[in-house]
Amino acid sequence: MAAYDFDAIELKWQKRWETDRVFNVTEDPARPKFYNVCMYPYPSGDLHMGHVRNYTYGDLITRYKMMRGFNVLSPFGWDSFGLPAENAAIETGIHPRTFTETQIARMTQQIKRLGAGYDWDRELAAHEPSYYHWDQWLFLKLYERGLAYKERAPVNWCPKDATVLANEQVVDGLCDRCGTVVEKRDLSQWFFKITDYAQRLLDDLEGLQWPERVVTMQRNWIGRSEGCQFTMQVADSDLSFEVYTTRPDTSFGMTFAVLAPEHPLVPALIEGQEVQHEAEAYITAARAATEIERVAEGDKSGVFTGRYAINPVNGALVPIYIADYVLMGYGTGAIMAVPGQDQRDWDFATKYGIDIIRTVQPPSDFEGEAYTGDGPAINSEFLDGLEMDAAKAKTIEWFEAKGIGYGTINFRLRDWLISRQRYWGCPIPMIDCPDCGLVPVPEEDLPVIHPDIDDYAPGGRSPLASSPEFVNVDCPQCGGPAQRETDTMDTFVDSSWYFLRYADASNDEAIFDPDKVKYWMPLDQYIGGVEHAVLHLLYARFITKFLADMGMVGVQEPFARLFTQGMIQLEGGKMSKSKGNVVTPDRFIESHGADALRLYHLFIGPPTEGAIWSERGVDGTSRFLDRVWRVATGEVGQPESRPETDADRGILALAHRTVEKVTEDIDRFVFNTAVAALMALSNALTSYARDGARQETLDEVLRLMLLMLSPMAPHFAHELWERKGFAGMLVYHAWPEPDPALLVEETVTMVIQIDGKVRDRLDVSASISADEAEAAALATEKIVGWTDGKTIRKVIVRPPNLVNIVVGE
RNA sequence: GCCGGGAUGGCGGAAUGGUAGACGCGACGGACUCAAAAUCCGUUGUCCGUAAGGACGUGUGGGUUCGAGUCCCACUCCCGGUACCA
Repeated sequence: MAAYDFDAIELKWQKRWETDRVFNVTEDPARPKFYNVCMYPYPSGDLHMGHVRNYTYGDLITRYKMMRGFNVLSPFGWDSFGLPAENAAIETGIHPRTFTETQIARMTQQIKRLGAGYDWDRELAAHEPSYYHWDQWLFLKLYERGLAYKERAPVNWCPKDATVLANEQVVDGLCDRCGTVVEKRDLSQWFFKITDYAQRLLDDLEGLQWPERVVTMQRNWIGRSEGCQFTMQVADSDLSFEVYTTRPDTSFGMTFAVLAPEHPLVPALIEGQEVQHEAEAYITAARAATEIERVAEGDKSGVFTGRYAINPVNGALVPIYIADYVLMGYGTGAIMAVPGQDQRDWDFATKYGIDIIRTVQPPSDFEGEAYTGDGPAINSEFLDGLEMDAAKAKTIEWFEAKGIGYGTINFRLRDWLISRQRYWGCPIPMIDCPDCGLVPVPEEDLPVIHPDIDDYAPGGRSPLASSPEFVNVDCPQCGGPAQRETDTMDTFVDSSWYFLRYADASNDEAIFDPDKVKYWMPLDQYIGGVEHAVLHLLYARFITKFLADMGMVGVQEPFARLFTQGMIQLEGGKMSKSKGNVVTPDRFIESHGADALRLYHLFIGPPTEGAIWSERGVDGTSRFLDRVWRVATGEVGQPESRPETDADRGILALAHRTVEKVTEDIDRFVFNTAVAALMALSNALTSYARDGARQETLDEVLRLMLLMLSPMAPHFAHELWERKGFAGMLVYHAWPEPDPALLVEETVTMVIQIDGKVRDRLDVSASISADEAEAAALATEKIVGWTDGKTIRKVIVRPPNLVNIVVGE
């Protein structure tokens, strides 16, 4: 049993904060604002420990920044469209809306029981018409500006279930429901033209206070490369194709060319060739594979088309292959292959017995296969002797002079495919008219309400297609019979702007009031899982830039400071509902209370790193709170009023050093060591109280302790604050400042090493000089013993911490 | 495969290139108790040694340095992402 009735105390303060509207805020130009958001969750039904970790960090920041004098906005919402609700509906027949709203109700209760402070007036949920109305509006704006377009693209298709599958539903190339081999089917689908923003998305990464690893991942994902595109003529025909290469300098080393299996030229190329059947079978197989399988090393495969292309730099004939390690989605879908300088090409050439010509001289100690580094060009006629960059430039010049190629910039980033052949998502507000073509739904007709249907399973067409009342409409342009778009939007569309809606969440006239958004944006802190490092964060940046271009948002970047937390693991696997290893917070709140649970989350390890959930961990933080409680409620020792002694000054100095340490740790987002420092203070305080505390000192140390605990274990801290009779409600109190005079340490332990090994220690004055330190170190009994009869070659002195005596041989 | 990250006692973890293992869990010993729980006190990296003390020790192999968990090179394994999980 805990030393205090956490259940009663926690409920009491949760109610108090709610009635006092402590976390409900409005724009206030007089105060500095702080906009703090945790990534909104998918309502999966139960809070898991990853959520608790997230909201514990978020709430710590909210409360800490409030104590620092900021007008803090901390809202909450739900990413409530998505696949799981639809799957549940297919399995159980429960409507996805009912299912989702039940889950939301359940999770809301759990979140409130954690005691995290949110402005619930701004709560939003993506599946509500009041929200997805503006998804549709956003789509129309993108369409108006030519940033939404329709094009054919493949989807995963299970022929047995006659349904479209998400990548997640394809396991080892098989349908995860029935085990049938999954195929690809081409469907006409909507894309957002994020590639128009590629350069800006890359450039604006500079200057963000983001973890370096996330910036690197985004930079690599956008994948800007400078290279050269040129035309390759197919021998004995008038066919030709374009290739893109980042290494035009290696053109003389081209010994084959490769087309992606989906390349439009392929059918014409293999038509009538001996290999036609083999090639067609290969193409079918390649289309069935996932991209990851296709580009994986080790089993590169392809087929020779029987045709040759002409290498424009030297007129050599090179065989044309079809191989699935070349992707249609990148560059031109065709490459010149230079096995001497590219490992993938090397692997392929080795497997198929193709010539390898080195065109860059590797260093003499090079032992690898393909050499991708810099060096003088060889076997390359007019390039010979040039270093890589010069050779690149000269080749591009040569291509441009001949009019067969040009220098160009390429991005790895592809346009964002937003069409989903699913029920539980936002309807795309477009109408297909046989006379007028694609016609947008007029803004005044929004929202296009999501219809109720009976069969949620995506069959040969999108589920929404099964509702004739939904599909059949009058064309807004000509009034004739027309049909609605039946695909829904990727849920990443919902999550790419929700943080803007929080600023004006109940606006039913517009997506938001730009003035309110301009007050709150950008987010001063965004906290979420590291698994969102690329997709969500990139899409949100894109949409923010788009709305900024419309003049509706005042910033180019939505998330000024980002924190990505590591994932909580449970014996070797990520916690997720699908893996059935979710640990909910409920039983820990029942047995130890929300504060002890929150504190354990802060203590479990560095926030950036993953952590393994330990069943007993909460015991430790719970015992810590108990100890503080006992001291604060006078159960330890008999404090009295008396003159100040060294012991009193000692504990007070420790408290101030702890304030300094905890403040630093919070500012650099490292909470485990902050909690450890508070535990150390509590241990010292307990001994101090037992050995006879001075009342005034004890109260002051406790006061500082409660202030520091306030953002971490808020109910506990508030209750003791009130019981001790300290003034006001703790949440409104200012964060403590350490007294510099109390931070100075007078003596330190100096380490004495011989050849880098610790041989003795000495307590010295913190202001000891180098000469004094050296003399003192050489004079200790142990050191005299170690150095006796040896030559001292050198002494490294770093006063007051260390002396290293180099003896050697 | 590619991109990003990680590896330190029995366990979670701490450590501006300068005392490896803070803080906590667990375990062991003790106090209190009829007993147990709770609480409190102590011990706790490994090996040798009665002790004093010593040797070894941060995934593996090299390197830089007076000094490396920390920096560099090459690996191994684990985790996240890989564009329709969110």
